[in-house]
Amino acid sequence: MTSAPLNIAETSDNTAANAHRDDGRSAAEFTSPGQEGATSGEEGVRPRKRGAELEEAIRCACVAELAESGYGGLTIESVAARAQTGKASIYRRWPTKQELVLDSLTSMMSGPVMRLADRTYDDTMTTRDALLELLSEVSEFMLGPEGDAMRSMMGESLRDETFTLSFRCDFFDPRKQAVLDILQRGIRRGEVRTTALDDVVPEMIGGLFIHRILLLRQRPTRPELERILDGFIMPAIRA
Amino acid sequence: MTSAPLNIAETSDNTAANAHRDDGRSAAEFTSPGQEGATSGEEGVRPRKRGAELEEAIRCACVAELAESGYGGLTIESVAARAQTGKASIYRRWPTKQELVLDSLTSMMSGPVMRLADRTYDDTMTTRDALLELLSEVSEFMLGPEGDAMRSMMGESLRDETFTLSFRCDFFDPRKQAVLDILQRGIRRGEVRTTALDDVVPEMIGGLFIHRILLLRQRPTRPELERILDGFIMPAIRA
DNA sequence: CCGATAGGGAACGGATGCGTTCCCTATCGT
DNA sequence: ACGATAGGGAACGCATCCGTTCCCTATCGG
Repeated sequence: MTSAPLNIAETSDNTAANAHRDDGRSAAEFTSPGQEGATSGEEGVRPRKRGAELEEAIRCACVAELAESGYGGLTIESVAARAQTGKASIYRRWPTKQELVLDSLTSMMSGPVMRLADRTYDDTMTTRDALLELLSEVSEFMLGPEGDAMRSMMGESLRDETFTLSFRCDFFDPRKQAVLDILQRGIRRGEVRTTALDDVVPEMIGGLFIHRILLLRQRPTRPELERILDGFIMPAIRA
Repeated sequence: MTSAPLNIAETSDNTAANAHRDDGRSAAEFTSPGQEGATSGEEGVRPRKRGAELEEAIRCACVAELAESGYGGLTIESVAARAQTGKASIYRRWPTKQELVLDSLTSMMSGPVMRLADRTYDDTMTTRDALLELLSEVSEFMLGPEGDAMRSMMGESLRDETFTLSFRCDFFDPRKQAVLDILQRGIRRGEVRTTALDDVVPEMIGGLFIHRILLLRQRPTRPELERILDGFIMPAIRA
């Protein structure tokens, strides 16, 4: 069945095969190496990525597609096009679309999250200011394409245990712990009452952000963050 | 490159079993009217729905499918199968999948939401108890299939303006207003400080619920709701 | 400079779902 | 009871996309 591995060969030997490619841009770049500066500008040459560099470009393209088109709208072809590679190179690394998406998200989240979880604050900083800084960083992260990607995956995680787990372990839990650490520190400093060390606090703060940023897409300004902190969060946890 | 064995419920896969399950069962029901009692029980006759009754069954099936399979996984065929009707009857009423989904969600949300927005509380009720009652009702709603359906749509609403608007107008805004009304009432009663009448309060409460119920799928017990109210929300808004 | 390796592009077979159409049948009005 | 209307089931054409395969070529190591 379909053992004949030819029929591409007959169109390949001629230069016309390259001539009718989709836009002709890359054809000009590759078939006339001495001309690329004149036809498409100085930046026309696209070095072919390999190895880890290519993998990173694919993961990055995957998150970007997720942010723009959502999980349902993401196709391997669109990721390949954005990463300027071919489908084959993707399938060589990830067996399915699902694994590609999960791996891209996980590697995306491990960076910023790690930074936040291991954050320490020197003794001159009040609990309020530590929270303010944490909130600023988190909101900055969530307003970027990564935030959109996360939002796109929230619905999907309902039906996929792996996603749900990854979300909790890689995103929610570290952030929750970061808030709890600040609370604990605040208790030691006498700024926070002991009964405020409760999962509800990080969940309330996190929920506010999910609501504001992910659902309403409003960027909280720093004065507004301060207003929220001073007006509602600090009164709720103060000693 | 992850080698983790994951099994992501891709928006299409395991619905295949439902897709062509229609061979035989319904045929038995319809082609042997004298036998239905023997083959599938006394209730074997399925009266053919028409008009408004059928429309409601389709909307209901649509929300249920949304809750189970998500927007990407929902197909007109699956809705038709669940509503025990045919695709043609659906397309006779809604031109596209999007309109069906939007209409189903809207009609689903208008019921409970209306009830909450117009809610009044008699004078014996404290602000705290009014909030408690509102929170109980909302959490009950969100824990049902409607909540799952909403969660499935959150990602999609990122890319569809109509969905976003419908969510805000039909769901978030009425709930926000219900909370604001209770706050306003609490200010009149002297239980709530005037500066607490702020969008942040309903957003914080709503966010907590989104986080807890929609993302973590934890059902808050009544004692826990009271703990949250007494421990954190009331301190944040008290006069 | 040259062979080995990995990347890019394009086609494929297959599956799935949309939206349509056709035909038969149940239900309703009269 | 009987015709008109609306519902149910199944196929169709069409499009998309998955995952694979093939061939050619850029890049790298020696």
